[in-house]
This record gives sequence, structure tokens and C-alpha cells, in this order.
Amino acid sequence: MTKRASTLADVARRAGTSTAVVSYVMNNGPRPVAAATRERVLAAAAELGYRPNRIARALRSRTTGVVGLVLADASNPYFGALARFVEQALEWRERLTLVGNAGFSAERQRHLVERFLAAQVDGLVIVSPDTAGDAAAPAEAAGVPAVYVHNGPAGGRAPVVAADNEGAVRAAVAHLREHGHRSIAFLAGPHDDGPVGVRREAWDAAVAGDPAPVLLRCSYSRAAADALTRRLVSEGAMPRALIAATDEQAIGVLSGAWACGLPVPDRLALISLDGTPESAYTAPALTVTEQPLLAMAERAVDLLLSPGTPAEPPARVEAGVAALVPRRSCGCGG
Amino acid sequence: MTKRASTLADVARRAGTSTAVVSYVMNNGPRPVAAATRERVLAAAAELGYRPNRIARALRSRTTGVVGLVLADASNPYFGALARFVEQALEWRERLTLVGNAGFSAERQRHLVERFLAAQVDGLVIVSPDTAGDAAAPAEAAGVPAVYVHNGPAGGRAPVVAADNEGAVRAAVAHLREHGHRSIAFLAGPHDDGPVGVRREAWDAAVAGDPAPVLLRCSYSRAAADALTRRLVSEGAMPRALIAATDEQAIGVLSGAWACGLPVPDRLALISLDGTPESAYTAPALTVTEQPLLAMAERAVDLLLSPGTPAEPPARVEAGVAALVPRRSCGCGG
DNA sequence: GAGCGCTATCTAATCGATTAGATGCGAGAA
DNA sequence: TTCTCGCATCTAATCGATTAGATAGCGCTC
Repeated sequence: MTKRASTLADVARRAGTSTAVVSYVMNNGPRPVAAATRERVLAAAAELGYRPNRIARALRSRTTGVVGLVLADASNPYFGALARFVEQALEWRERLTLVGNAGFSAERQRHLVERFLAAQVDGLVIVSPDTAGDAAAPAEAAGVPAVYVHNGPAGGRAPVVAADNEGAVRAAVAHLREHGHRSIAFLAGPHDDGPVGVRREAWDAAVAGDPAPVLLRCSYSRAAADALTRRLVSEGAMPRALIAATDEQAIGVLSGAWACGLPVPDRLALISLDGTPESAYTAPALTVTEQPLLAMAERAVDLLLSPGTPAEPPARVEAGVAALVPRRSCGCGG
Repeated sequence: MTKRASTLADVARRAGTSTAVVSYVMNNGPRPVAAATRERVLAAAAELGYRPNRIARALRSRTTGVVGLVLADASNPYFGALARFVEQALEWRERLTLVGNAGFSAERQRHLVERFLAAQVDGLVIVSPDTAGDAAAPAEAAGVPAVYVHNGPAGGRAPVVAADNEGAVRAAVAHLREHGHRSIAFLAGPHDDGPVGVRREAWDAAVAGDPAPVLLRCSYSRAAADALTRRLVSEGAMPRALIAATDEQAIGVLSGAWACGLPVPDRLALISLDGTPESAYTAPALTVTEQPLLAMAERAVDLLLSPGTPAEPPARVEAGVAALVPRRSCGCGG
């Protein structure tokens, strides 16, 4: 069994025509085909269960219909959701998605880009956790378009699609002020690069007039934020109002606060800046500024597949605002 | 710019040899090459920045090194983690991963399988949310191997890699009994198919002697479990000890319980059966039986890529046990 | 010194779809 | 009747890597 899949030539033979005509029928080809012939071809194709070989087509037409997605880690809810939307946006445009998880290693990122280029992808979507290194450079050298989503290197040629981080932070600060908070702390990442750096600067600006703003730092994991929270509570140094740069960190803060018996939102008002689906069903539910992940994914894919690359591509593209979703953790809805 | 990528022929010309020799060098080919010639070829390849065209290779050698992964939804943490591990297992074996999210639609699942087959994938990993329809059937008809992970149809020919669901449930029940609970409820999905059906049956067996076991049902979402919990609490019908079939549901229960002021674990002891990374930092942290997702992914990939398909493939393969991880939600660690 | 064996290399067919150029055929014009 | 135009179709080159078969060159042996 496992008989050889049927080819264009098989269909042509069965329909009593040439491969050219079959091809014209399959693609509504560059040339017309008589109605009667078209019928015969379609019938033959159906009977043989013909499935066009995209590899052969790709070799000839120099376009595969496949886009590579370089991800940090699909098991992180934020990146997972982004990946899902990118795949969806590509599917809507009849493209297939090759994925790879680079973790947080620039080396593995390079390696993936290399493998995707060898696979002749039509384009590359790069979701990089940090701004170190221009992973898109080899792609551009090979004439393959690339787009960064969420984050990108400073000097790169590839466009970067990001959310409106400044607006999100301003909205979060304003909302906590409405709840009466005078002093609003910020939980940033270990370094000020990428979107979180932007968020931190926006926070700096927004709380410029406040007395002694508190800046906290920990790595982007639940575990780290949990540990930090426990320590601060035990030292009596926990702020009363906090903006967490990422959902992961906010969830860790919630976990640590629960473990210490620190009530949220009564003793800690918390807002997070990602707004992944995770945030809606924490205990208590997180107030977030919701990044328009689907809009970002669509914008990125459009940029990638739009035929004419502008001479001077916009280095940074913002895709929609990050709307504030009030839930329980800030003090709303009590 | 965007000059044509260099080919085998370019390298051969530059090295003053034939394409055959270059190919032999690149693959440590089926024939040996003199050391001096090999040097010249490697130098030429490096100077030209030669990158082998995997599409051309695939056409000739009838194997692409690409595996298709049909997923329900990468933004669900359980499926996201599974996807990440499958990709990792494939990467370790030098394969690339094509992904597609089928949502919960059998129609879209079929569509994806069709597209992956057209792309000439070497195999298919299917992570299906339910047991409706044998998505692997068209692949088998085309001679492409397929494996189900997490779940699979009853009568299919493709192997199904799943966790030890019965053992997990027995462990969870036993653990709650150790905490002194006499009556242990179970939160299942809307229907008794797939792994959750197996879990429900195992629960049935484990609580067979108990007085009036309580079986709850809701769909596999945080929202549904949250709503169900609020209703039960308001009706005074909430059980004191509960096993949730999935992490998503357990997190929804936690969220609903928090909103109603029902303390966990004091008034509700809760254990969940997935054990995704999510479960470690909820408030309170969830006690879970942890499915060996990486082991499952590796087993599936091995099954897929192992050369000889056994005449009668084992219909169901279990990959490791699901160990109980005691945390706070069951009453441990107070 | 003719013949043999061995290695290193070259030539060319092949995978399956695409498509430019060549061909065949019939209708209408002159 | 013959010539021309246009449509429908066929022929064959092409994409780039792989690899079986052919060949060239060298060292040995008898």
C-alpha cells in the first residue's frame, strides 16, 4: 500500500491532456482552458485524490507560502497568545507558519533564523524577549523580509510593531490616582531594554512630581515576583499601589501577597500592563491595560506581506492603543 | 541588491569542480572526496555564503524534515506548553515544526491536515481537544505517519500518547482522604470523552464506596468554572473537597471562590489534574498531579520518526506517571 | 607494457509544478 | 479557395540538490 501520491502528470494522463492544461486548471492558470476540458481535468483530479505538491511548486515559483515565527517561549502565556494570533493572521492570508522557540538565547535565535532561511521562508516574524542583536539581519541580507513584534533592536532595518506602552502606563497611573493613591510604585524587569524600558520611562514621567517614587525590579517570572513580594512584605516595605510591567510579574505578586496574608486590593492596589487572558481569572481578577495582540499580529503580517517595501521603512509602528480594563485588583468593583 | 542566493552550481564553479562533489562535501555525501578538494569547496561555500536550498533537496529526496503540529489553541496554557515541548523534541531531532491552531473545530482540523499534507510534511502530531473524528486518517491514506498526543479517537490506527490519568486521579483522591475528607467531588467537562472521560471514570471507581458522590460539570474554561462556583456557593451547595479535571477549571474555581469570600483550602480543598506551570503561582498555589508533558512530547515524536511502523501499532501509549505535587490548595503547607 | 583495480571526479537523469514558445485547428475575410 | 487571426493545447526548459553510472588517472602486478 502507501502508494505513491498522484502527480500532475498522472492527472494529465487520466484526463487525456498535458500537464500544462492541468496546471492551468488547478491555478485558474495564466491561460484559459475550455470548459469541457476543465471538467475532465477536475474529474480526473478528484478520482485520483490529487493533492498538489507544494514543494515542487515552491522550487519552481521561488515562493513557499511559509512564514517563520521566531518565538521566545510558547509556554509563556503572553508569547503563546501572540503566537496564536500571528498564526491566525497568516492563516487568513493563506500562509503556513513554521515556529521555533529560541528561549532567551540570542544564539538559538540566530540558529532558528538560519534554518528558516534554508527552508526558503517567504518572511520572518520575530518575537524577541530583548533588544540584544538584530536577528533579522541575515534575513535581510538574503532578501527575505522580516518584522519584529513586541520588541526590536534599536538600529535595525526591519519594522517593529509594538503596543502603545506610554499610553498604557499613563492610563494605569491615572486610574490609580483616581482611587486616591498618591504614591505609585513600578515593578520593572532586570534591565531597562525593550518595551518594559519604555514603560518604565513613561512611569518616570508620569510620577515625576510625586514624593520618592519606588522602583522595584525582578526578572520576568512568577517565581521571582512572588519571592520579591514576600520579602518586601516581611520587611514592611511593600508599596500600597503598584504597576507591574508584565502579567507574569503581577501574578507572582498576587501569589506572594496571598501567601503573606496581604489583602489585595485593600492593602495593595495592583495594575498590570500586558492584559493576557490569564489576568481575568486570578484571585482577585487583575486590572490591566490590554495590549491589542491580534491587531499587532495583523499589522505585522501585513507589513511583512505587503509587496512594496518602502525605501525607508518606519522603524517603529504602533498598532492600536492598550485599553484599561478595570477589574478587582486596583480597588474597582468592590 | 537582493542578489540571487548562491546555489550548488555557483559553489562548484568557484571551487572548480562539479555539483556532485559539492553535494558530497555538504552531506559528507554517499561518496568520499579528497581532502584538498573538500577544502576548496568549503572555502568557496563560505566565501559565497552558500546556504543549501532545503526545498530543492526535499523535492529530490522526498523528505522535507518538517513535521506538522495540529493544535487546538496555543493561547491555552496546557496546549501552549505541549506545543513548546513538541517543538523542542522535534528540534532536537533536527526537524522543523509547522503549526496550526484548529480551535475546537473538526472542520478546521481537517483543513489543516490537508494543507500540511500538501506541504509534504514527514509526519503529523495531532493535539486534539476531543475524540470526534479521526483527523489522522487522510495522512495515513497518503502514507504519512501521524500520532495523537493527549487525546485521540477510539478506533484510529495512529498511536495515542496520553498521561496516566487513572493513576493521577487515584493519587488525588488518596491525598484528599489523607486530609480527612470523606466526600470528594469531581468537576468534569461537558461530555465524557477523551482523557477527562477517563479521569471521571477513575474517580467513579475511587469513590465507589462513598456516600452520594457529587459530580459537577462545566466547559473547559476559567469563565465557566468561575460562574459555576459562584452559583454553587450562593446556593450553599459547594463541596468541601473537589478534584478539577483541568487546570483551567481549577483556576476558575479559585477565582469564583475568592470573589465569594470562600477561603481555600479551609472551606474548599482543591486538586487539579493537569499541572501546567500556571498552577504553581495561583492564590493559593494549586495542588496538582503533574502530567509529564515533555516525556509525552518526546515519546510521540519518537513514535512518529521511528523508521519501522509496527504491524499492529499500540493503540494507546502511556508516557510516564502523573506525580502529585502537594501545594497549598489541598490543605498542605499551612 | 598490458591489464587490473581503486580512487576521485564528472555527466546527466530525476523529483513535480510552472510557463514561455510552438503548434494545430477552425472560423471568417478577401 | 486561400490566407489570417485567435483560441486551445502541447512541448520542453526550468527551479536546485541528489546520486547512479560513466570516466579518467594512477599505481601495481605478472
